[in-house]
Amino acid sequence: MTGRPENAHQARLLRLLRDKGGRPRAELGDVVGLSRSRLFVELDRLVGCGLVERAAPAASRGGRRSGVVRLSTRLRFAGIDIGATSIDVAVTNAELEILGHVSAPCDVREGPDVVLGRALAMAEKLRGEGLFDELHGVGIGVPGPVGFRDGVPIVPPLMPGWDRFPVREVVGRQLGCPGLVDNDVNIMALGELHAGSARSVHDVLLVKLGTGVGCGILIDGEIYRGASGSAGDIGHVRVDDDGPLCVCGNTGCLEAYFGGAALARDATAAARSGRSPYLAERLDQGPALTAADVAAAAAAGDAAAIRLVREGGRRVGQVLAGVISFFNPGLVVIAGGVARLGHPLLAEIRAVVYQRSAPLATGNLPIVLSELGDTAGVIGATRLISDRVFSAS
Amino acid sequence: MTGRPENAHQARLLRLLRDKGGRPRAELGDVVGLSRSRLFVELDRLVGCGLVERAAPAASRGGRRSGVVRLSTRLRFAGIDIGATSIDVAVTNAELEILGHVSAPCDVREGPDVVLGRALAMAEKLRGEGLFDELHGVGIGVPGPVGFRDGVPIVPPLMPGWDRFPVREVVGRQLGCPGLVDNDVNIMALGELHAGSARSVHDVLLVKLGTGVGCGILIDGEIYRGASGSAGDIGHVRVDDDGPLCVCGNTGCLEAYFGGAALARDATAAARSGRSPYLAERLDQGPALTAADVAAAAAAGDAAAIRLVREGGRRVGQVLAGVISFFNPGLVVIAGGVARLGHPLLAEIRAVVYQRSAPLATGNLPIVLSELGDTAGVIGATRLISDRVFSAS
DNA sequence: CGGACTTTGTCATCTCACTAGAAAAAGTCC
DNA sequence: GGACTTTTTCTAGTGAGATGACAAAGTCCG
Repeated sequence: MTGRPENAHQARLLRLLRDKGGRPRAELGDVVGLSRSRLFVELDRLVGCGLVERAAPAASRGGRRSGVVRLSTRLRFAGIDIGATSIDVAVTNAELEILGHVSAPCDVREGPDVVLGRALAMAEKLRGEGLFDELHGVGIGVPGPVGFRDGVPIVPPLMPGWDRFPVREVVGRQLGCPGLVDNDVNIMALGELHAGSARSVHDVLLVKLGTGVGCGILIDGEIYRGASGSAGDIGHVRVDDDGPLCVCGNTGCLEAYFGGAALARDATAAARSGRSPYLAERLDQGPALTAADVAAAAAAGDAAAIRLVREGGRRVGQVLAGVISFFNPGLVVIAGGVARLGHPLLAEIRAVVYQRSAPLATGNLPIVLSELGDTAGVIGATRLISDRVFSAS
Repeated sequence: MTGRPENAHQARLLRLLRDKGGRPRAELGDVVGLSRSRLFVELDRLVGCGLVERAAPAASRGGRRSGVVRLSTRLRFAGIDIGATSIDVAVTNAELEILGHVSAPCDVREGPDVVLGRALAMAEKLRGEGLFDELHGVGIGVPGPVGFRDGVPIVPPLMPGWDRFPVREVVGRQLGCPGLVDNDVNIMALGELHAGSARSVHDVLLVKLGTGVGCGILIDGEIYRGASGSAGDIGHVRVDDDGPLCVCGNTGCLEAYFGGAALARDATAAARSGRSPYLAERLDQGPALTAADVAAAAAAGDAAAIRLVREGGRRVGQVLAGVISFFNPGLVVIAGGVARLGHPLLAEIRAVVYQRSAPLATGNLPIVLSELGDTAGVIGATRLISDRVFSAS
């Protein structure tokens, strides 16, 4: 019935239709560099195997109206973003537009059986809503290093019990479609590439400031994973000789200074010690403090909160300055829960980076906040698997 | 007469013959995945245009002896490595084996006219020795950032007067062959990839500790240059909040602590202050102190020299630890003049990196010294241009 | 309404890269 | 000298892909 592209042309056509939407057939020829006759043959085959369908013809441009083709509206991709403290599951159409999205808090430390069970239950809920017309693939992000080829986490520090657990196999079998697993930071980067701040940029750095601190690397629009799949691990770069003890065992790591847990810890301390009346009031009102609270406090002029943002931004900036000098990206995107600190944080990061990085590397380097926020992960996950499904062989 | 490959098959064949040497024709088919008949057609064309020639047939393996083909022995490539304080020019055959090599001290700050004039005179000397049979290309390395597409240096800090000077055009026209210009660190990395420590490794970091400190990045065997061509600039990463003033205007840069100039400065200070009797004696004997002197002093047990090596290695290791966590290379090669400090330096770097980098990234990460030493640059330069010449279109 | 013009879709034909397989050539081994 | 192997050459066939003629379906204008 529905199949996979048979050759590179078909793969290119599918990705083009995914990224640019439905198109008149006659236009496509120029874009992919094929003659009409050949192009129509390939398109007919794609229609034949159910991946592409014909839509109502476009308005005339002075001659015969052109037949429009688009990706089949029945195609679906699923994205599962497993964070340290939450699960997001979404279903998209072939153009990776979200049709359904559910989110739930969940501690990844409960282990793969519990967490994946919950994620799959969320997916089944979406299936129950009739959203799984023809599921062609599922992308999965997990908060730790991944052996990409096998689709298994590899000694993930934040995920006890997940080491070498066959995530791809379990999820793929359960949903009955091909799957791919990658680090959550990498898929967020893909998400921003597909639909967010990083559209049409080649070399991108996505810096995630969340429970963990890490960074996704895109080179020529593709994830760079490094020799053993752990590339982008900047959370444990030293920012000071002495400093708080980190989960990794070293001291002075960026994550121990300014990860989500560190920020909550410092904010709570500021509230309790009386240095921050604003945060103290918040703390009394209810749940534990988060980055959003610190952001509100800073916006309200709370001195202690402003200082937290400043110092955190400075330390992130120090690490980024080195990374940017080394990698010379075309764009840096700041994402993750701590990025809710917003523009004050961004301003501090920019100041340090522009001062300390090589001038050539920062000459026209935008440093921006994530556009997609919480949906970057799931969108990126579907992009990951759709890149694979829409590729030849 | 002699031309360029017409298609991707021919390009692959040429690179294969370059990297693995001459081969029986029958063997080649399996390697490039072509049928015999097709392969022989392409080979005949390459022979026809003078790039490939037939050699004496190989010994029989139980049947008819196979005809051997190899790259034409008349083909030549030239490599020009312009360092901060020296020029190296070499000519190689098509397999990038050095046939002639001349080296001369030269201060790059004398400007492009003087320096390139000298380099071209050195090349003409090699031509005079009959080494330019059929020059097919010249690769050029310069000690600063390069706009690769245009072949011009771009605001190079160590090279006043070179900004946007048309190096590729001038050298290419003078030698009458295509040319390519790149950063000297990048071409050193290519050199180690081709014939040195980095053979058959995909993701490589070449760290050059010389007058400048920088690093060449190879991803899948190709140079990664970044969005604006300045990738790998780790010389100006901050290692301490305060520290010596650097040429870049900031303080605490790695290069200001442990570049060639810094090491000479510190060694001389140690000699003059009496902390190092060994270095003081050397200094009296003649020319200014270099890394080789410090290495000898350390080997002789001179405490001050050992301390210089230790502290330098520690600082390099600190920066590398961050870079390695981020980039997760499969190999790190230490090169440049300061690398003459040898294994004591290496030991210190390794200790810091293995302690501070992400365990997954260092799990099986070799950190080694350059195999090629002073010839890495010129070999890499010829590799750069031969990659271009041996590629289709 | 009907021609002039334009754009899209279809079809037959031609070229060329490439494979497969037969047959010839050049060896070795007994 | 024959049996067997390996390389080389040659021929025919397949399929991707381009090209260009022609039909189909529009618009525009008198």
